[in-house]
Amino acid sequence: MNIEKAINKLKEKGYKRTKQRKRILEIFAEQDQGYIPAKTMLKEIQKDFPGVSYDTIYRNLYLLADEHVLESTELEGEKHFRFHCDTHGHHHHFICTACGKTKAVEFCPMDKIRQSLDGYAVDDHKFEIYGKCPGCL
Amino acid sequence: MNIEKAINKLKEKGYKRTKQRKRILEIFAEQDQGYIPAKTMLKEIQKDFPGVSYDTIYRNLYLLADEHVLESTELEGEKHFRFHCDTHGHHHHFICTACGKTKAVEFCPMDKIRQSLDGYAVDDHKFEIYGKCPGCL
DNA sequence: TCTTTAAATCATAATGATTACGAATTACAT
DNA sequence: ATGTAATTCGTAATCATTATGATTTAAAGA
Repeated sequence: MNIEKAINKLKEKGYKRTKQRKRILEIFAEQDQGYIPAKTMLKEIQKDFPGVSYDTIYRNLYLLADEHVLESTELEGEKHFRFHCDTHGHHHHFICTACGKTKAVEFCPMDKIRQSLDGYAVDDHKFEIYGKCPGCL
Repeated sequence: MNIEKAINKLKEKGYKRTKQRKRILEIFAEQDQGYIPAKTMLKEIQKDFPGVSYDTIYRNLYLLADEHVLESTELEGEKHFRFHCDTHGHHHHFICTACGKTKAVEFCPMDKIRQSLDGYAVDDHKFEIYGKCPGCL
């Protein structure tokens, strides 16, 4: 996912290109596929747009997540967001708890265990690995 | 894990057997290995002890988790707790999002992917499957 | 049983993340 | 340039969780 693709996607749906929204996308691009908590996003945005409130942040983050521009997870009780990975198929992530950066893990455990859940309706699953990336070690 | 084992464990560490604490354990036992959110635990306890406050709930839940009597996870932004499973080795869970009940899944994906994380320090991982159990379908 | 004391609870307030809302502003199609 | 719906701003409300000081209680020992 990148900025131009995201903005086009929004334009198609009738959403406007605001400078705040553009800046949010830029910050995700600068973060290079890492997860960012909502609070950090607010602080970053406010360097350029001091008046921005949480309302703008969350409204945009959720909008972008609904449009599959972002994906989200919950780390230590805080929602984190990142650009949606659309270069691979379905996959999971190692997440560095120091910097938020991720590494794709292609293996999905559901392939191995689905047959053991006969009679159960599976709606979703979460597989995440937490630790320190080489750069943070 | 069961009530007597838990109470003995606490007694060894010098913790007291209070009626509120005992009731918390009973509620977990009644729940039959399902996850319970803190809020539900408060409501349940208050049927017997109307004066109980969140302080008592959280203090006890965290104490019990520290002592490995409970295990916890975060579902939809709320902390949930359950009796710690000590009948198997390391394993994961299917969690019914309707009733909180769980089914053990013996497979751990870390066995398959650890070698692909060379150079990364793995501290923790989470693998959970969400859906509806046969009883709730 | 009585006393002592640390542990635990109670009542309430503080914190922090998230959500909500009315008024004002802005993007953009016509 | 204008109209209109989308968006933002400023601020308040909500919700889960954590913290605190005063009071009560469990349990060990005399």
